[in-house]
Amino acid sequence: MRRQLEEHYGYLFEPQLLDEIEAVGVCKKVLQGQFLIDIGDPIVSMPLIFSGAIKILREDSQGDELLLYFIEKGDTCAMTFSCCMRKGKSEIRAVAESDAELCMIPIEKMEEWMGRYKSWQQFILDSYHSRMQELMETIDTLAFMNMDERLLKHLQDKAMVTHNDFIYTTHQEIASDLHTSRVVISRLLKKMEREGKINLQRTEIQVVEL
DNA sequence: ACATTAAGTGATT
DNA sequence: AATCACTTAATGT
Repeated sequence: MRRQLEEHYGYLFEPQLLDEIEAVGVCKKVLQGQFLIDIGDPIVSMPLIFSGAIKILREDSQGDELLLYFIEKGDTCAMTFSCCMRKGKSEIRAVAESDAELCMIPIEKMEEWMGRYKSWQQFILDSYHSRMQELMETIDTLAFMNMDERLLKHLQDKAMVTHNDFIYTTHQEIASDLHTSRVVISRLLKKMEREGKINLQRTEIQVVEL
């Protein structure tokens, strides 16, 4: 665990803080598709991501999902921050996009460190800021882009966080993430394949053009 | 061989 | 872009 901390956060935090994190953090491995937290769950800890990627989803009243953004190594979930200050429940669902390793920090500690370590304060503020930026981008995408553009962006994002041009997923999955129907995704993917942007296999998409 | 799940397609709104 | 209805293809048992 110390190795992972040094590797991903060593340049951010002073040794003293790394010691504290090591003392109190709980390491966790999650497998692809596993839920980290669901809507309504009480927030008791915040994650530091060591490896892998997590997707953050919102859900509507009918139970349909919408992908908000991905987080990966070096990130934390900023929603945790806004929730835990009010001892709140989770507003989102977090699902492992790929197998991932992370370290759970009790929220009391994160509050405590806010006062004691300026590097920690900086980290939280920075990540809050970048998460806000991503949300803005998601909103722009939703409001101003057509489905084919949204789909392309989604594939690029997926390939990005997973560091792999090959995306293992189903059309239905993508449709759920983008909150549309499978048929629409199938058609658009087929079109993109004809345009040479991607290669299609059952349960697998290769992104050619990035 | 049969059932199930993923993907492709035309027609309609 | 969504929905329906139907087909085809790949996979699991």
